Amino acid sequence: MAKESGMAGTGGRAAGARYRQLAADLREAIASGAYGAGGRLPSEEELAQRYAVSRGTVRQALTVLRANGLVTSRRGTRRVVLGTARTQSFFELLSFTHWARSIGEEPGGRTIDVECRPADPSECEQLALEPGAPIYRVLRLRTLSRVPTMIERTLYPERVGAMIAGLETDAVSHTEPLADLGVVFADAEHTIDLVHADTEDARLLGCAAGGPLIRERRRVTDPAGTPLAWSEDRFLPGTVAFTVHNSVATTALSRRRA
Amino acid sequence: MAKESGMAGTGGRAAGARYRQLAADLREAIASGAYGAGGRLPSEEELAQRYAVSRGTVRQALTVLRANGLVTSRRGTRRVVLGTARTQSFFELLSFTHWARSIGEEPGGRTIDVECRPADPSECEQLALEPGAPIYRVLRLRTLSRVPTMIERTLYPERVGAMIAGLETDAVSHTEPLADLGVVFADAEHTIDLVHADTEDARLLGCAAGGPLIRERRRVTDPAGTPLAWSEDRFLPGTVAFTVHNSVATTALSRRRA
DNA sequence: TGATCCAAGTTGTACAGCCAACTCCACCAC
DNA sequence: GTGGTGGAGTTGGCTGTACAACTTGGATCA
Repeated sequence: MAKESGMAGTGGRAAGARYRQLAADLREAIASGAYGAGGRLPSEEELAQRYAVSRGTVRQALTVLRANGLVTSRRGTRRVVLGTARTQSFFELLSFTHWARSIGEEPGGRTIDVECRPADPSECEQLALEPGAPIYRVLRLRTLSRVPTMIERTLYPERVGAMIAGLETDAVSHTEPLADLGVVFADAEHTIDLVHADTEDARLLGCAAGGPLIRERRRVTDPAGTPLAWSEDRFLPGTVAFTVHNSVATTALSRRRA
Repeated sequence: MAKESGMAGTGGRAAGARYRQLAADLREAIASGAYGAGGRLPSEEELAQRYAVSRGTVRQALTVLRANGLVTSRRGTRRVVLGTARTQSFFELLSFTHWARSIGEEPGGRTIDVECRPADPSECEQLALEPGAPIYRVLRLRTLSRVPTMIERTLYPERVGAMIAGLETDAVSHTEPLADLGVVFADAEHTIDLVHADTEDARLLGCAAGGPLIRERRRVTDPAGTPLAWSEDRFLPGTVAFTVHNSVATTALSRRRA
């Protein structure tokens, strides 16, 4: 169970790196209440022995848990369990479909419009394209258990958009097929604020024009930093909330003047 | 410049750890455009030599930049500059005052009400107190350049609240004095959604009752995981937006059913 | 010309060790 | 009892080494 040292290419495909397996293991243990709420984790040394890895690997795993807000970490004392936090995967944030399923709702999607046209200057900047490059624009109405919940307007560069255009018009998920086709999502930047419904929003969501909506804009890139999509979602009030964990060690959240 | 190995307690107080200094250095270099937008960073080895540190330390610094969404990072190729993102400090997220100044506005605050009373059950849970423990509740109206912008309702456990109660009633910042008194903020969990103004909100902010507001609730803890404050801020529409960076490596953001 | 292959370069993962800084508790002196 | 001291235990920070996995571009070959 702990023979080869620098492996990862042998057979254990699933979770890949040891520290990820360890992190997953610890996450599960915490979620199951093995250490109790507010309880203390074993020392790094002890974990290293128990899992037959080096202390460095243990620390790597714990860094992940720390970033997710599961445990504290301060010099001189053992780590304390902060919460049994629901760690949502990166993927669940990109895919409305995936998210809906994870909370036990039935996702739905109706594609209202797909167009391919030259990008305007601001769109070029968002997707890092040269002026006039073609883009695909997709407009969809998303539902949770048949109830209209969100309007999704997404821009894709041609390379990605062409794949989307090839999907059936009533496909529930657009993100999953892309992943299957080899598109790798790596980073995203989300901006959350409040807007008022325009007439199109109002018509599709069945709310009053001018009524408040929660807006989430996001820019998704691949591992090389190339933009893959620029999306704007508008949720009806009361359907969604966003939670961010944040610490002195890693600050992922920032606040801006609107 | 690279003599002592395990130092940190000698003289270089300011930034503390070497990897933090390095991270700050690189962040500044990126912000100044030294590597260009979309440019490539020097290799880890080269940075290690240039700064006279080990590769491990360089990697630690780069991990910080990666979590902040400043650079990509993939096996086989050099890191690419993603954006010159202004990384806001953790502190700027906790302190309205600090934030206002960082965006060049004049922060203002008027304390409307301070009370000390036994906590109700839900409050006890948020602050991890035993039933009936005393808490301080502070209600404040915050302004940006004299314009009402946000309503802040904060609960403090007795230990912290007592310090707040000792401040002058017209103090602009409450967070900064606490830091000066030795209170250390380490982690925060923020939840962002949309609410409708109640009559108190409407009266203080000068908006219509029932009008939409952006709500940010946050729970702040110290390094040991002890809750220090539970706060609910309600912003007028159009005054603020929240941005989160998020990657497959570290997922700090999650989405919930409201 | 065009596809294939290889080698250099680069990051990811893991190991081992060392010391500093800090927390916490038991013990002791007063 | 009270306060201080010291030491064991624990995490933070840094160095060094080794190899695996991957990207990229140039050389080679059909």
